[in-house]
Amino acid sequence: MTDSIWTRERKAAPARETLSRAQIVTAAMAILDADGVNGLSMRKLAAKLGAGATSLYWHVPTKDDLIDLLIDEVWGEIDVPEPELAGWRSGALLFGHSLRSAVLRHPWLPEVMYTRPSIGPNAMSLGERGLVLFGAAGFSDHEVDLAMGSVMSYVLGTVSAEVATREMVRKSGRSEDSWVSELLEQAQAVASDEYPAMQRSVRRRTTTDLDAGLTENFVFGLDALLDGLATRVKK
Amino acid sequence: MTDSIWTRERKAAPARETLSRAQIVTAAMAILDADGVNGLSMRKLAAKLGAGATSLYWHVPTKDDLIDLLIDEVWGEIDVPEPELAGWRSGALLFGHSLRSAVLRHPWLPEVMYTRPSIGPNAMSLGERGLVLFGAAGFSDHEVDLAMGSVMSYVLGTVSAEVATREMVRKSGRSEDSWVSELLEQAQAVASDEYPAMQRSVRRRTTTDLDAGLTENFVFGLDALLDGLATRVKK
DNA sequence: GACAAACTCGTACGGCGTGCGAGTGGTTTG
DNA sequence: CAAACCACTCGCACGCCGTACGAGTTTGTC
Repeated sequence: MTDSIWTRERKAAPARETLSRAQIVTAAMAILDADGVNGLSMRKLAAKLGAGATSLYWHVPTKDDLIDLLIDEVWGEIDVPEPELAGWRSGALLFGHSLRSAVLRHPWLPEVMYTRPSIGPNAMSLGERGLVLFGAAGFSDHEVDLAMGSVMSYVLGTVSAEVATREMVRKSGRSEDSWVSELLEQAQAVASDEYPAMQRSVRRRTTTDLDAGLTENFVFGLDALLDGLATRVKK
Repeated sequence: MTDSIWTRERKAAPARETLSRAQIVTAAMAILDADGVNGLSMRKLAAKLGAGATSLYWHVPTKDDLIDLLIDEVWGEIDVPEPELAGWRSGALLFGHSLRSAVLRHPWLPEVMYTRPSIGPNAMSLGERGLVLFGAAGFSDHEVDLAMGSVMSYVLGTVSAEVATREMVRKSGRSEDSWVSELLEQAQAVASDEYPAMQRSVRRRTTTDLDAGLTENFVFGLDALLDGLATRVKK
């Protein structure tokens, strides 16, 4: 009995210079970070690699699958401290900040991450390390999942909004300071009579430091959430 | 001096049956809810209204602007209780649930809401009522914004993930129960050795009731966050 | 009856994702 | 050395998309 298609091992050879999935992912990441999701097209990506547009399809089934790879790439950038090093509370804080800065580095993430499952290797490893961290806090078995999910959701929700704000500034072409102060003026005008609480909120704002405001925002809620979670660890 | 183009008031007449922005918005909402963002095209929308595709452009500048209108429409569906009726804490809880169910009714929202500013009338009114609610809690002036932002971010983040999950179930065509149990099996297989914490997490899951799980998830984190916020109200 | 405003819409342009099938350079096999 | 095979590339074409443009139609005012 000769070996069939199934038992025969596949060999044969890519010695000539060739596209690779890793190359494609790297180039696509650069385009995505610079131009956003709408700025990434298979033709443009291929051009950047000096290849024909449809050549990519040998390495990657569809554009959506490519984006899945890119998302998992981002998950791979996130630190989750081991609990024995920092303790749970500050570990979770570090995790949150790491997640935030990864998203800020890849501002296209929010508009795509919720449209597909995250089951890539980096997503799995992230989940694993997260569970270990929150497990060390002393949550009941059941609440470990819930606690970690809450923190991830809070961070991703907050940072998604933050990214949207920063993207608006970028598109406006102005400096952050001048953008903020113009926004405040406009809000003041619109809010004047109909929305008194918003007007008060605008008026009480004193600084135009966008960065500091967004960070304070992020930290405030994360701290509050972690406080709330801390009361739930089993004694 | 005769009145110029500028001072002359615009009259003249739409007596014939005519498209209207409200009509367009309604039809677009139906398509969006049913088929998602990718399912909405100007041609399809026009067909549904029995009109030519480019007729829409007289009423709406671009597709993106149309989507802005639809987003604001959703913001208009959200209840924010007045604080004297329910008190701050349960008011915030109600607000969170109302926001969640609005998003679940319009599952396309997460993929678009963060790509643009929300300054429509309903968004403004939502913000106003939110500030009133949180203002009644006794937060310092400065923290009212932060607290409300945290809750919105948490809810939107959580619900975005929830929508993604539900969408996967819908696309799979299976029942929720069978989808969940298959997911658990697969996770078990993948997680086996490399990801022990995830495996434990999977194993300890007993029910396949998706709805209950997602709701528990949502409530757990919201409760924790509100607990944390409650400690921050000024005495 | 002249004119303008309020609307409708067919045509067309440039872009998109990607299926298909022909082509090409390397390795393995006889 | 030739033939077979494989890994890979890519031009072409299809059907979709958003929307600019300009000509057309209806309606109301003088």
